[in-house]
Amino acid sequence: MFSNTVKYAIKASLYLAVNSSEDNKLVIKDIAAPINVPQAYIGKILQSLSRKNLISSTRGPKGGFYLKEQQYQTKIMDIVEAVDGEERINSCLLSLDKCNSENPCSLHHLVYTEKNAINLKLKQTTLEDLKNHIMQGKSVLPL
Amino acid sequence: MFSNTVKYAIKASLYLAVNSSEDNKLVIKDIAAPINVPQAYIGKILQSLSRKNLISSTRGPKGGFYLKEQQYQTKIMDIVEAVDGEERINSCLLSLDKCNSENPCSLHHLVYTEKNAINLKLKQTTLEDLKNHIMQGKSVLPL
DNA sequence: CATATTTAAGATAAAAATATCTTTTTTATA
DNA sequence: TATAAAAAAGATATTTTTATCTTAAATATG
Repeated sequence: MFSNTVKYAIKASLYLAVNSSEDNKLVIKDIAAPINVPQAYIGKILQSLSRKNLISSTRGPKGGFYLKEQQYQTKIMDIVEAVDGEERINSCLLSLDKCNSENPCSLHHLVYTEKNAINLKLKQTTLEDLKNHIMQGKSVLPL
Repeated sequence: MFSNTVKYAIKASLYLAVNSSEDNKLVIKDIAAPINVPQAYIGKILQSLSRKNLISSTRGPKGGFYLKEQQYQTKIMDIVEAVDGEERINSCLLSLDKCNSENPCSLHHLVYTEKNAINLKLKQTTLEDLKNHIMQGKSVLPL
């Protein structure tokens, strides 16, 4: 469903949501280690999220990655689309070019209700929501 | 969600369900063209499905691929697991090693109901079911 | 039984995804 | 203002997935 890269991106963003702040920025290696993702690779991914303003970064001493207030409102789907592109998540199960309710592929009816439900949640759920969920002990930060 | 390979496998199996029979076997190129999949590649995939008894084949003149009666009862999930393996379809959204209701990853609660619903349908739906659906004009054979 | 047809199997190639390495730029602070 | 710390950018490498090519084995039929 998600590429490895997007999984890393979500883990890292969530890790920032829980552990960083404007005056407690995190350097790459302190993000990579706890979420168990190769350092150089997550660096690239964070760079690209930062360029798209989904997270923030500053260079130099005391620099690092962090979230600004407004970025806690980033939706999970924003991250997915920024990394994997819109096509991937919206493509039909069999990758039919034009699969929709009028011209449904053979698996369309098996999944479309659930797929829409999941997509809606990904569009509504923010990093803050997930952070709160974690703080309440209802889920664990992924390793 | 599915690898390209499994998409091809499902398309080809469905094509066989709709168009072949024990005395109307289809040769590789007559399967590859209509479902729009590279001939040599779908050949390999069909070989492997045949080894696992999900479809049938015979060599030589008048040979080809086809389904036996019982093979119309193949579940879509059987094909998925035969090609992609059980792990891939059952892995959690973030690929946490041990993600379950007791130790849920941060996205677990967003998707588990829907994911279970989809998985159940994939386990219950047979090639015959999908063939009937197509014959009734309710969905189209994927290209 | 020879031949043509067809899948099976094995080897190789190409493309995409994942990962790393090196150099450059920015910036805080001593 | 020199230095060290840190991300940014660019280049390269590795691995996995997807795809092709070649040879071998099986089988129907003249």
